[in-house]
Amino acid sequence: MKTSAPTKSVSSQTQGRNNDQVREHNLAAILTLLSQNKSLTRSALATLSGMNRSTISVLMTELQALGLVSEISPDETLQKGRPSFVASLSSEVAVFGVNIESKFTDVCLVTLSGEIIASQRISTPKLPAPQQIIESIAQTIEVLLATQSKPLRIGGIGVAVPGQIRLADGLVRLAPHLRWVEAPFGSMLEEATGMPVFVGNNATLGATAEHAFGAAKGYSDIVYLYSGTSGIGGGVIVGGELLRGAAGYAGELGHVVISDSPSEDYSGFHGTLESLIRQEDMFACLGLAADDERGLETALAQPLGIEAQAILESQSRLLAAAISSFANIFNPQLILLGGYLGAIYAADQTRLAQFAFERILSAPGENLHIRRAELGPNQIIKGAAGLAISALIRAPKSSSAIL
Amino acid sequence: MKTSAPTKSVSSQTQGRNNDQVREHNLAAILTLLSQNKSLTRSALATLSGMNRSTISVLMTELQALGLVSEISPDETLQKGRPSFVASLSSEVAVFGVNIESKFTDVCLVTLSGEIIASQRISTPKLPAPQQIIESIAQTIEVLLATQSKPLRIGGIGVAVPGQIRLADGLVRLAPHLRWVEAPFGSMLEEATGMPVFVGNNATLGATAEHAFGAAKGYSDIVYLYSGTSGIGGGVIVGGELLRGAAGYAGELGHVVISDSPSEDYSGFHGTLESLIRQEDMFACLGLAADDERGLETALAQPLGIEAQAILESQSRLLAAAISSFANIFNPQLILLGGYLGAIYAADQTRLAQFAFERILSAPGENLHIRRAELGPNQIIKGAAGLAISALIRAPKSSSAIL
DNA sequence: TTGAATTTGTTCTAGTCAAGAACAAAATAG
DNA sequence: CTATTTTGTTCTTGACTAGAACAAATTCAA
Repeated sequence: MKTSAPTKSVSSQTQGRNNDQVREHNLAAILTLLSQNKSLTRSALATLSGMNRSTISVLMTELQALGLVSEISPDETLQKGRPSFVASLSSEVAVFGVNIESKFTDVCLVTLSGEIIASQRISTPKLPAPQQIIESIAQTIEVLLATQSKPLRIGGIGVAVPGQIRLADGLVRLAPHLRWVEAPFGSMLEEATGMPVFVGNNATLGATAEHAFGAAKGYSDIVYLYSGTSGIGGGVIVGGELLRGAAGYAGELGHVVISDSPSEDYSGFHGTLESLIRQEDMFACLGLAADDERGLETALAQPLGIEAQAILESQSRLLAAAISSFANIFNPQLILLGGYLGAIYAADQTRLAQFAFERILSAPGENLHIRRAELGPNQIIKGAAGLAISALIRAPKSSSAIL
Repeated sequence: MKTSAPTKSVSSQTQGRNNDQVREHNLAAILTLLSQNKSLTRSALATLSGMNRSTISVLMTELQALGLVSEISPDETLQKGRPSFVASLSSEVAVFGVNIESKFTDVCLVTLSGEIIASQRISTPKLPAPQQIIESIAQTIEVLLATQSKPLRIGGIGVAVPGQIRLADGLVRLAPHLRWVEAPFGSMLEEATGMPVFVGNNATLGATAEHAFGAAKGYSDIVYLYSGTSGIGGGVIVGGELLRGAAGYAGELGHVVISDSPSEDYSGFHGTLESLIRQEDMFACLGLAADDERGLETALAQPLGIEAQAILESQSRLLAAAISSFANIFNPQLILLGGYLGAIYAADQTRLAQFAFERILSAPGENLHIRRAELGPNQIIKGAAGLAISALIRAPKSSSAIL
């Protein structure tokens, strides 16, 4: 255990606020509403935000001047009275989303609404070194930008890395599957591209993606659990915000102890969720390649053999134990299951829910829903892009898009 | 599982903000600084809050008019230059803290700084019914107010209940040790006393108490674990705010699954932390009464018998498993152990830390500290009072103290 | 003891912000 | 074509914070 004095953090609770921050907050409120709703009339924005018509007018003028919002006259009017302008996030601003895995790296160009408008995959047959993959990413970004028909302004780059990331500066502390240790990835990519870079853990970004664009849209408290080839991770949304913890390492939900079993996870810890639910067991039992997700879906949709049934039931019980714990800890509205855990849910929904609710207290259990994540393969990259998008949305005046 | 649509919550992220809220926020910032620091000069307030001297001047005038702050001229001046006024929270405003247990209920008068200035215990040989204990509390409040030498203005009543509490309205959903079910305690006490009432879970309030007044003062991310005669509970502070969850039931940290064991906790769940660390085992082994905390301290300070050693080691291992999980989930700066768990820590600190850090990832573990809670027996009641205090501090204009 | 330097409180002004009123614009309904 | 309804725009008002200028209260040095 450490002996030095713990680091205290001063909250913004004690910081003074002035008119500038009011304006910034109100601009962000409009942008947040637009990102949640695709397009809204001015009068709807006024109603939803609680602000006056005249204030909305001023704010919209400013957002249009910043190039973040575009307005059109409505095609059809269903009400009587003067028709209200329809506003939506500008399609001329975009961000890059990057997802780094051991065998490939995806780079996508994503609009502020979360739509992928261009995409390219960098294959890495050997494990990529940070400097090497950064050069490839920078090149790919150039290519993607050059092949766009209309000029785009870029808000930044969001990157998903399978490891422990210090959010403050995008330092990759440890990424076991990439064999990266203490790689200052964020600052390196920032230097290589000149764009603001935001780095996060891949499973955590799955959670923010589902929250921003997927099954958890509009919810304030969710727990997201994900299993992929690199183990089990997750992310938690608390009061609408990602649970970050002291330095951004929170959300390692695969490394919770749920059993006395001596079996070890990829970090060498025994009895954890990740040590016990090993998706490769099921893939092997069904005779599938380790990353054949489609094959898994079709195989699980059909009647299972005895061995596969046993694995499924065992894993349902284990997953249920973790779900129970997280329900009691977080009192979420929604627990989302992604990757292989979503497949377990789809195949064994009733039993999984039954096992889970056996050990959830009545009060936190009463409005709790368990669902499968819905974003699929682009989930993580959308979450990564979301990092850059939300940075832009939260500080529209200070961080105006470059290019 | 439920079939109705999950409840979504709209965050204040999308709500417009105006000048009124700026003032309210800045007043709250000053009060928060004063509650963290007991007394501060005006110039220190300006530095810490980042606001201008002139703004501080206006704010202090308003806070004095509200009767929430008092200022004195400093006794000694160490600097050259005009001496700055020394401000502190007014001692003429107080709140009531109430802690309800099965055998007794404590009612305390607590200043805004968290000092207990008067206290009275209501004994309840039989389990108290809600209506009955409310009458006793109302009477005790009258008595405590009448016996004060100087007149006090009262900001509200904070109540700690050992059960699942809906924070929004203080509804006690279930309090097994009191045998209360769906008791609208908050609104009942509000009606009986005419004061604003805030109700919370007792273990959760232990966390907020340590955060506001105790070992976790100034930290932003902490996990608090507590064991008492009614089982194991806890509370989590995330980014300086209590983790509430969708309806306020978050923080049931005793009901996390850590083992395959069939032993059951007080809610009938098997394999949970509460089911496995039973403090009565140790009390019985040492020949102590179930609530003899002092006896436990002295007994644990001396060499233990073989059986007690075995219990201690077993419980250390189990507690360590939970600590590991919470460190990986929350990445806190501090994990605090209260009640019997604090005693385990004191008796077996080295081994406990060793067991715990075996299964904590390197990054979340590196600035993590494990400590014993320091507030002792008045912890919960201070947390309860803290509910009313923070309500007053956060909305100083709207909720001005009554009486 | 006196005056310079320093720090802080107070007052006044300037600039920004949101709300609301008044008015203009653009649709529907008859 | 006119009345009604709804929305956008403009102008005024009130509230807020920041900053400048000045006054007040201390220390330090001569």
